[in-house]
Amino acid sequence: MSNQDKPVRVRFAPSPTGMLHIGGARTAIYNWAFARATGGTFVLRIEDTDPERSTEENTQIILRALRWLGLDWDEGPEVGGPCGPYFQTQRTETYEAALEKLIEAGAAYPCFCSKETLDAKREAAEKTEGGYAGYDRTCRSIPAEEAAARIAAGEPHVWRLKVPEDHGPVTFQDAVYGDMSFPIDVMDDMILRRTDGTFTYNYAVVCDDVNMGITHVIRGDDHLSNTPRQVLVYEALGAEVPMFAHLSMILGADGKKLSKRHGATNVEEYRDRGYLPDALVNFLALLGWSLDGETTIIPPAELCRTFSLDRITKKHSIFDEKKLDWMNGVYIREMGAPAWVDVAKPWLAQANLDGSNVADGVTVVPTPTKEEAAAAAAELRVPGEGVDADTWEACLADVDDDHEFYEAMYPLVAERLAHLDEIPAKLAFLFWGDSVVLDEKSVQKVLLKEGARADEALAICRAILANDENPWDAEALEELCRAAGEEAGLKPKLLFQPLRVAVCGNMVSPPQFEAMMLMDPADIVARIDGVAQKVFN
RNA sequence: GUCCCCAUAGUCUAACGGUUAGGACGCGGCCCUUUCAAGGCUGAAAUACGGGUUCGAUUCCCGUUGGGGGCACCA
Repeated sequence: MSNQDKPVRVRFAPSPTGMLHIGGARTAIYNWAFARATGGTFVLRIEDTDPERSTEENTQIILRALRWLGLDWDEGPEVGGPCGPYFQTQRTETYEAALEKLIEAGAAYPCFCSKETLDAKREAAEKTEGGYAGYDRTCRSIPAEEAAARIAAGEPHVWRLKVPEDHGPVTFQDAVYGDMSFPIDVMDDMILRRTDGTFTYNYAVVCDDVNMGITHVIRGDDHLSNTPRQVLVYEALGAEVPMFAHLSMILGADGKKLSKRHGATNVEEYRDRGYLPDALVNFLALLGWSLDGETTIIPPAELCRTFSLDRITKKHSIFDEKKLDWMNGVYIREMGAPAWVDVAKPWLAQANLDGSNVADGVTVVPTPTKEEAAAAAAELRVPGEGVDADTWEACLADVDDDHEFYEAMYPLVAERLAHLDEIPAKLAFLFWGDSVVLDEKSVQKVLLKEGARADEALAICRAILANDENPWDAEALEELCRAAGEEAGLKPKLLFQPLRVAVCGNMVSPPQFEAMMLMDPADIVARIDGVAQKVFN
């Protein structure tokens, strides 16, 4: 039975050297979705063989990011499985065993060339015409007895793969690139085991993939050129070569490799900025893959039904945050109030905190310039930061205790949010009590506008809102105000905008009457009075 | 240096020899509207270039240009 007839087994194999990067996340998503779509198995393997950079903490960060994205693995850390251990550092015996096999079969040989000689040879070769063509195979011709003696004498050596002399071009199948073929003469005898006894990556991955029964290797295309080298190892091991699928790179908006200066490059930063995991998964899935070229909203569950390797693109793609924002908004609008409150809890608590900490009475604050506003939006603000733990806990608890109250905020902002961290700025006014923070520009353009009669507008609305015989109902109050305004010869805009500024502090706000339903009527009247006095007296 | 890969609007993509080159984000306009959104309608916007093959090329071949990746006792 060939690999292609066997049940699918795929793996995601991150190195725990930092955060889970956007590119890594997409690789994980494709592996996961492919496993789910085919009823296969998704294996998570940690490639922690670089002691310099690999840490336990980083492993945890990556697992946490995968969990947040909703990518569950069938075998791997924490869940175990029949092919463990799932950490490369714990698998050295398997590499040893495989190397023994290769040595026995005459497919590997010891090399006594020092790193220094090799480096010198390479440097010299690079200066000549033709350049460096790989290891010159000096040690290949050392007779077995001599080699054994030198090893026994303790001479430092590495083990190299003996590329077969009569091998034709190295070929393999790639679901994205099709049939690949590489000339054999550019393949040098790669090192399998280093002088210090550790094993090289290109050797270790193949051992692992063979021993874990991986049928499809889905990974970044930075490995495309390494693949023939690895295929040689599969062949030497007598193992079946899996199907590959190499994924093109994800670049920043300027077409350059994604890096810090592009803003967020790792998954948890998107979480912290209020993106929903489903939206991020949907978005990343579409970077290099399409369902039919038409469908853009593909929730994870749908992805797990429809994902296929044959619709992966070869071309690199650019990460367009604008589109992510749009897509996140779509998911926010579709998720419904209860789920929204749960996921938005930290930001709702922050809105409460921000609103409650406002100065007493009516204050006027300068309108931020475009640049200031953009800078503020770009800055990552972690909810609860700089607040004492007890206060913060209380704010969070308030969201749980008063879930329905917070759910009522959902229709106010659901169609106005690109990401959840915009919540505090949009909803803090609900928590002002009888105080108001007036935006300076709004005061000028609405309350103090020539001929606007804003003072009259406020008086008219105040009378209606203060009259407790009127039903406390958004639509009813709005209609009463509208009628009264009409009678006074005030167009809706001239009537309602002053009220909006007085109650919400800004000429731009969520629907004001619906918002007022979440506030204390007495506070609203107090705000109107306060503003009227501050601005008109 | 060498091997390999890529190329449809600003961006993500569809079209696997025959379409008025389709969809989505973004951008413009109109409608809706007390703000901002959301929503509806609508507009501008692409086959990198040059050669072939073919009755016919986005599609196949070659070249040019422009991008990217690998070639380590890193992963």
